[in-house]
Amino acid sequence: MHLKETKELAKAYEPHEIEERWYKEWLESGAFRADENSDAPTYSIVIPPPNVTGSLHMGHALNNTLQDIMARFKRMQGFNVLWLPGTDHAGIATQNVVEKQLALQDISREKLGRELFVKRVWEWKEESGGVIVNQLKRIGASCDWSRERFTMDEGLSRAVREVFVTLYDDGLIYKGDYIINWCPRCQTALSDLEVEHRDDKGHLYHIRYPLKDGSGELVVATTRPETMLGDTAVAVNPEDERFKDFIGKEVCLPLTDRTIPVIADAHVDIDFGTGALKITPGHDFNDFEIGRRHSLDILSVMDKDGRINEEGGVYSGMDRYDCRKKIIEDLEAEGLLVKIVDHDHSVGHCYRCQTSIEPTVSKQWFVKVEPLAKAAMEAVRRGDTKIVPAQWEKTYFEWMENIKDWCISRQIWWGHRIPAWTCTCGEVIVAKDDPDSCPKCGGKELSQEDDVLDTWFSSALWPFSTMGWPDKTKELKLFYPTSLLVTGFDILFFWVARMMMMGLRFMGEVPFKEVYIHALVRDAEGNKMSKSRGNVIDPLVVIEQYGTDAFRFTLAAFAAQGRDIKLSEDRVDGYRNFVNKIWNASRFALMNLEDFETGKSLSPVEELQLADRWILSRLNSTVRDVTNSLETYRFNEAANTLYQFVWHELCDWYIEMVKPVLYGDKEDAARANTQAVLVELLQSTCKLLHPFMPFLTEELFGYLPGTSGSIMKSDFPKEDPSLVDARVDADMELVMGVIKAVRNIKGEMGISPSKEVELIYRGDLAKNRPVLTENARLIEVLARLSAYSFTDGEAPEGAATAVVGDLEIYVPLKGNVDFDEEEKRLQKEIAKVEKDLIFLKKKLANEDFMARAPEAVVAKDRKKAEDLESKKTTLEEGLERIKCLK
RNA sequence: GGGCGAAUAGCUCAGCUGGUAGAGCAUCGCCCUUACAAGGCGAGGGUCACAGGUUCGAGCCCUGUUUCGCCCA
Repeated sequence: MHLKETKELAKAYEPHEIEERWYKEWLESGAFRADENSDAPTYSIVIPPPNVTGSLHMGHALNNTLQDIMARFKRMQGFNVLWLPGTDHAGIATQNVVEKQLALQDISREKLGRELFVKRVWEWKEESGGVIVNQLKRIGASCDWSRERFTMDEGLSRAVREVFVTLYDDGLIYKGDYIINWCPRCQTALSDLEVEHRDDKGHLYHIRYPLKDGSGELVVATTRPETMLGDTAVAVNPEDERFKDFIGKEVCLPLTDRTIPVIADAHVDIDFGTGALKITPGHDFNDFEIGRRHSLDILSVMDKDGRINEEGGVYSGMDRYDCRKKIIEDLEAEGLLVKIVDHDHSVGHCYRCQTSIEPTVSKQWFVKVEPLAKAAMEAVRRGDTKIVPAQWEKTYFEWMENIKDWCISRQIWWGHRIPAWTCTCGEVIVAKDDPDSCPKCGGKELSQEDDVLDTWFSSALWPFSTMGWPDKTKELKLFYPTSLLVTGFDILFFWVARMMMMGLRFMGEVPFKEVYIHALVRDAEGNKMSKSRGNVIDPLVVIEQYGTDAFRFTLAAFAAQGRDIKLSEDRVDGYRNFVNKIWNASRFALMNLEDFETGKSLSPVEELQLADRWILSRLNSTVRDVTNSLETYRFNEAANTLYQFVWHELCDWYIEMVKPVLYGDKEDAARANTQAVLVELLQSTCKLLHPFMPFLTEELFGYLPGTSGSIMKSDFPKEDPSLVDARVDADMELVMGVIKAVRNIKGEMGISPSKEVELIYRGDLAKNRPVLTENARLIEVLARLSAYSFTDGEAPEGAATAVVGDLEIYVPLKGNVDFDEEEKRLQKEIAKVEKDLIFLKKKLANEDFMARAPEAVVAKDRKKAEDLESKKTTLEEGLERIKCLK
């Protein structure tokens, strides 16, 4: 319910009750719902689905605030907006959470068995999953919750199978033995992207490998001595003179009874280590490649826990790091360890649990991405999808060009199980529907693949799977391709690139026309927020303390393209004040609108007072600027434009200027007009602010005369160029200039602001007099004058002097004279003018400048110099007069 | 090692097509003026990292250097 009957607003804005009330109201009225039967132009966004295990962090808050700003903005512009929300099943993360819970009861997932375990995960999901959804509601997200999706939903699972089978049939999905990233803790393969490389302090171990024929030895350098158990060669560079004679010979692999060949491969860096590289194709990516080139045996010496397996002989059963220690001891004992040097090297870690990755060879499923990547690059090159800011396009291309096949199988249970079955006859069946029997032999004993798919595989389909694909739905027809994707750069490869590939392959069209990549939110010192650092600012705590609108506005005001956000609570506090300022400006207006008649129309613009015309002009400039900024995702610009307009133009000037009018005669026509302008201003301002501050503006909108219904259903203001009036702006500049000059004189000279002074105008009166007279009352009040007059004679004696454009103003100082102060003030002022003047004169004296700079620039500078010259003269004369009086 | 980005007031940052540098916070004065002290008015504060270059003119364009951050290998 609106509270129009209540005459007075509370003295300060209290967000909590208002936020709760309005979100509920919006949900109940279906204000967020996209209409699949509307013929209005559409605008669609799919949410980057947060992990179902997740809770809202600053990244989410920023990401969703920006999406909400666009969704609300476009909705008000009349678009049929779909903002489709949902969550991601987050395979490994979710499985970890539930496994941990089970561990408390001393139950392992193996003990429970696959079926029961998956059931438990679903139960967990129903109970505690999706906390984040409610948190999104707290930040005001206007998602169409009636269309909420989950990557493991039946429909989305169907899409996953459809895509898998199609790609398999096309030869773009294959299974094979390759080296992959293995996490010994999560016990699954990971894609390259899921591995985080960090420089760890380690050592370079120099180890002797004696030649079999006893003619010498090769010293190899390695950071991982334990992998020597799986060595199947030693490689040297064919160009390396030192080792020419070794190539083709055999060396004895220490601590084992094996001998391995010395091979030549150009990959070996002559200058690194000893120039001899031990080759372990089973546990190193580069070695795997070298091994393939030379048809070396692949020896896996570790099991899935990261322990040495039976291939490791006496070391079998040892943890890989314990084994490293033991091997060093043993080598030392045998005199085969030459030396150990400190060495930093890059180590891969599991992005989920931070365990060191063990490269391992195993049978996995892969997507052959090259052809898909090509199409995805083409689409961006053509401009079908535009990445904003454009610099990210480079990163996108860089990655796409160097892309490797995508390992999509995961050895976990929570996820989309790979739709492949093996018959006892050996036949592999890949099918959308679970097969009953083998098409080859008719056998009924089919076993389904144990592995599930990488979560990102299903996320890659998100823009169309959520809209009902593979069915041909109304939603797809209306809302695909989506208009915009808003996301952080950290998932540009994981997600954006893969959606591009899948969207193009299965929909024949890009999944989104524009991608806006926003920055990371950091702490006030610029550090990444992390639990281990303990510098995490919880968005919900901020919301609790300052209100959602203040928080959202802060995020928007900071969201400059291409720069990270350093968030400090001070800033939120500042914008909380802004929220309160708007509240109070409205409070003021409402207090002066009791007798306002909504039906009455505004007088023609030309008949309005200067202040009214000026603020309307400024409003329309603001409308234009904010609209442009939002259209180009310059959120900070839009926010700052609004801040500047509302606080410094509307509040500091306009409201102060109209006070005399509003407090004046109730029958005055000017008063009625001002009331009408004020109403128009507040309505438009609320609308402009609504995408940023949904709650405050909705609440205020309800109080304003002449409004009905939700602000969400109102029209976003459109610029009326006829109201943007340079003449009006200039006149107001003069008026404001005079007021500022008087205030400055008072301030600098220690005259109390409330002390009324006399003002004398001199200078170009023909031009300025009408404006000054017309707005005399206004100037009197805001500058606190006792009287004003004009003179075209001599400058008044004993008066402080200031220059506003081509107008001179004088404030007589009798009574509270302080000629010393005035002298200082004038000297300061003259110094400033002189500095500028010297600069300009030098420029104008420069022949090259005069000859080559454009006419307009020269003319502008010349005019500037003239103005400064006359200003200087006036000020100097003033100074002389003051000096005489002393 | 390859790529990307940043360096502007004490702090945090704007500054889009090159035309004498802006905001917020902080600082220093003065004001409890009936919307707001979560407020108002006024003031101070910058060799735009450094060195070259292009240009009549560079915070902005080019080259190099330094420092910091991120991504990839």
